[in-house]
Amino acid sequence: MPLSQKHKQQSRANIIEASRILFNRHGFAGVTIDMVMKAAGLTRGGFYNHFKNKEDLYSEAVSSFLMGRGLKWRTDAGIDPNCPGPDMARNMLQSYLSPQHLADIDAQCPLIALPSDVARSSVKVQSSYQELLEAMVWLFETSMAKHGTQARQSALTLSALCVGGMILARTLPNSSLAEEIRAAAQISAIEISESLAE
Amino acid sequence: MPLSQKHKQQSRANIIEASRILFNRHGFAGVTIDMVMKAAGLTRGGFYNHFKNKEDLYSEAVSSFLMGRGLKWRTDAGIDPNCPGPDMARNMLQSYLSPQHLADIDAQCPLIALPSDVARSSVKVQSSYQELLEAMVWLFETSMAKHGTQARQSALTLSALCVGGMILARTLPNSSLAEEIRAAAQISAIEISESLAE
DNA sequence: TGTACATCAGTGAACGCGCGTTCACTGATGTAC
DNA sequence: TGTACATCAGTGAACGCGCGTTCACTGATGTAC
Repeated sequence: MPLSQKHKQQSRANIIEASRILFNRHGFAGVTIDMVMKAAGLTRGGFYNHFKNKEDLYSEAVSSFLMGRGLKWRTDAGIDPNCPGPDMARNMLQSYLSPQHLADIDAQCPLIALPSDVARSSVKVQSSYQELLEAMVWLFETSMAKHGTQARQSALTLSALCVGGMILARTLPNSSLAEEIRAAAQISAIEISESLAE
Repeated sequence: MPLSQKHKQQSRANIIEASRILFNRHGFAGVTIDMVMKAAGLTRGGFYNHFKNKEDLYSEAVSSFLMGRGLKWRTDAGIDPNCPGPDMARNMLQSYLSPQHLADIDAQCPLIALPSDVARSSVKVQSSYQELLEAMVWLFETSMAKHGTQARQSALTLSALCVGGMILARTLPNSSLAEEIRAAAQISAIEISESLAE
């Protein structure tokens, strides 16, 4: 085998991570293959050794968040699915709806950064997006004291509130309304979460 | 004056309405000037008699919703800002978070259809988007029995929940999770709204 | 009233640029013997 | 161990297409006299 298989995998991972950041910042149409490859320290042509096309990469970039940058977020926020409980939901809401998460566009959850693009993309991309959403709902759901329909309903509501609040805040940068809606969503989400813990 | 001023205004309105529908369906990058002008019954070149550029039109299209298709929604849903009250909030939530609104992509609220695009667009476009959001928050706020900080906070939360639930549902077409999250957001929003009416 | 003229909304060909994708080539590395 | 060879990740020029924008032109309508 020429060069090492490991080397190729490393290149692939570099491309995905570079593109994840760029897609977060500029959206699907705003990112070119050139930009991605340059950010990954490579040149244009090699792209197609790794991916079928641009949309294929997009799907990988969305998927990669769950076990990549997103895992770091969860760890930093003290979220451990092995020790579920009311504290876990609270930590999630503190972190997800924080001003830091809003400001950190490179590391932001793709659920916030990419919805319009994904809605008009392929089924494969939508599946990657759905994976992330399912993980979020599941984390909320397992964190609740009681399980069942009510827990599921609340987990879905908290997810919609988290993503909705952050999307609106992100869409209106430099606006006081943005900060107002982020803060309101956070306060209400924590209230909802605590009313369920009792 | 050659031709009539009224005729030109009619053309302009046709272009804006045609583009609003197309942008809702395909997003900013997915719509071409050709598509818009064809849909308005005109040809490419005339576009620049009416608008500075594509982004200028985009801003107009977002703005137009409030007093155009959005006004029809509000009327159909029985929402009259001159008669505020708890029923008004309930009607808004029934209508905004309905399966019909989710399915009717052409007439859908741009807050749902366009957030990622707008976040990466000009300040002018963001202002148009903000106008819509402010109208929504204001409608919720005036519908509440008591006014003040608490009402504001709840209005912001309901807005985030409405938009967030619908965006997530729209992003995952043909998925049972989409319907689940829309329904959960609707039920929770109505609960929140009613708990405030007491 | 009728005629010559001015205006400008609309037309459609053309321009120019950027981007996704292709392709012939390179050269570093591992394998065969 | 050393040498010839095969592989294929990566290179960068080139292709082709589409789209935003420009521009010279048309022709319908209103105005001047």
